[in-house]
Amino acid sequence: MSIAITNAGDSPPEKVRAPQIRGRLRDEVISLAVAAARKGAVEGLSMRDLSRRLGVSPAAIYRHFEHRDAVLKAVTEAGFAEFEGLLQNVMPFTSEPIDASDAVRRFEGLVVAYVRFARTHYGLWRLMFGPTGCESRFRDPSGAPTYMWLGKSLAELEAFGRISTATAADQYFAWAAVHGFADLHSGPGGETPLLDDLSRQQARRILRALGADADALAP
Amino acid sequence: MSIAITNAGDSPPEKVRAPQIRGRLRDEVISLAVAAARKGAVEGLSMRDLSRRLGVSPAAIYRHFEHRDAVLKAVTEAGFAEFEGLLQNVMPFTSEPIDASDAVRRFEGLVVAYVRFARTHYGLWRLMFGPTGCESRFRDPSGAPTYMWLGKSLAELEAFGRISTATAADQYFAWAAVHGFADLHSGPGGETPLLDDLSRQQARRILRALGADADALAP
DNA sequence: CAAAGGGTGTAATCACTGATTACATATTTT
DNA sequence: AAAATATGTAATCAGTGATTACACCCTTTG
Repeated sequence: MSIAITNAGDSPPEKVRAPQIRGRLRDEVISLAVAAARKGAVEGLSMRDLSRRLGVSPAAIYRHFEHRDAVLKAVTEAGFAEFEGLLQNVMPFTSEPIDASDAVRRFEGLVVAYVRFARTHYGLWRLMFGPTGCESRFRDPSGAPTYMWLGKSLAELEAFGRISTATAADQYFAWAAVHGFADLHSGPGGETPLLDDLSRQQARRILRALGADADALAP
Repeated sequence: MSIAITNAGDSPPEKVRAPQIRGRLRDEVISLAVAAARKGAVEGLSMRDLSRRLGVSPAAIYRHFEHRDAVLKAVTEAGFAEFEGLLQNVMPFTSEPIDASDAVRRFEGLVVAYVRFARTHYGLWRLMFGPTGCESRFRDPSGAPTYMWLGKSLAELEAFGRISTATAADQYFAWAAVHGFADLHSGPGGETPLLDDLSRQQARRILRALGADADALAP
């Protein structure tokens, strides 16, 4: 004779759920979604898959996000935060460049970082610069970290006399040239050896378009 | 008294189906899918929606396409064919450029056409240059019409002495700069007035990077 | 401390999608 | 004319985004 106690060592392994904490699941969802977007395309990222991997019911996520697009938006923001951190690492706004060639190296570093990011965090990057990601692209490109950092770098280079022009249009030209290079090398199957070197070459050609002396750019 | 003949003027308007012709539905599917991709993103393009609009059962399409990706692949190819036609219109391979400034205009025309295409056929363009579209991007960029036409144009410009270098790397640089500019202006919400003028400016900056004299480029 | 209240998670359900199967019809080939 | 193949259908499957009514937990308040 056994008194039936509900769920007393029965079939399901008595999943021990973590205590309810405000925003806990929300953070977990974003973290997991970002990790997924890092690896591959975000198209196949499903709410149900997220819920399964987090050991939670499908509807639970909807307590923290209105719809799937809201998750993607959060992922996009996380991606931009990370991206900005990378660029800031190349150009910390506290330190001034030591000399002209240092300024050139910083510019090259920005390009290398941009391309690397697009290359290794494809889904994330695509989300960030997709139609809904950085929605104010041309109308307010200042929203994009790259645009801002490229502007700083170009201003430095102009101050050092390495380039002859650094208008907003020039800045946008540089951004487009970097962005396109990154896009063409992004995604799976773009394993190019010496990609960093190619990125630096792209950077030097950009500077040439802005009046840099070809000889002065050679390392 | 009326003898019940199956479907004699009854509820459904007695849909008159076109006769079975080999590949007819296939062409209709591609045509409709291309039209859809022209307007907006292709993510929301569903097989069932296609079948409904074509007045056909969902399974019918699977007689002509193995899966959804096969439809997208066909759409991609159609997009490339159309794109190549546009570029060829700018640079018909029969006619030689008249003079140096004509060669410059042709280069500008290529850039304008590229950006316009990305701008007005967003879903299609995205499919073409997405991860699965032009899959051999860097490894064999010759597959991309732009790359080829840009190469021709740069060779012309070098022959006329307007630029000083036109190596494969220069060609790739130009492609990246055009592509990135197009990408930043693509999609909904990029309604920029005078976009063609901006495209031409981008083109001139690209030529400057390849050694063109700044003064000689001014119209 | 106990009750109220809102934040958090669940089960059930809906409409939709991509894809497959067995079957029926039309067209072409033999 | 008969066989073979191409084309289309109905029924069905598993998977998805989203909503609803309900149960629970934690915090705040009286």
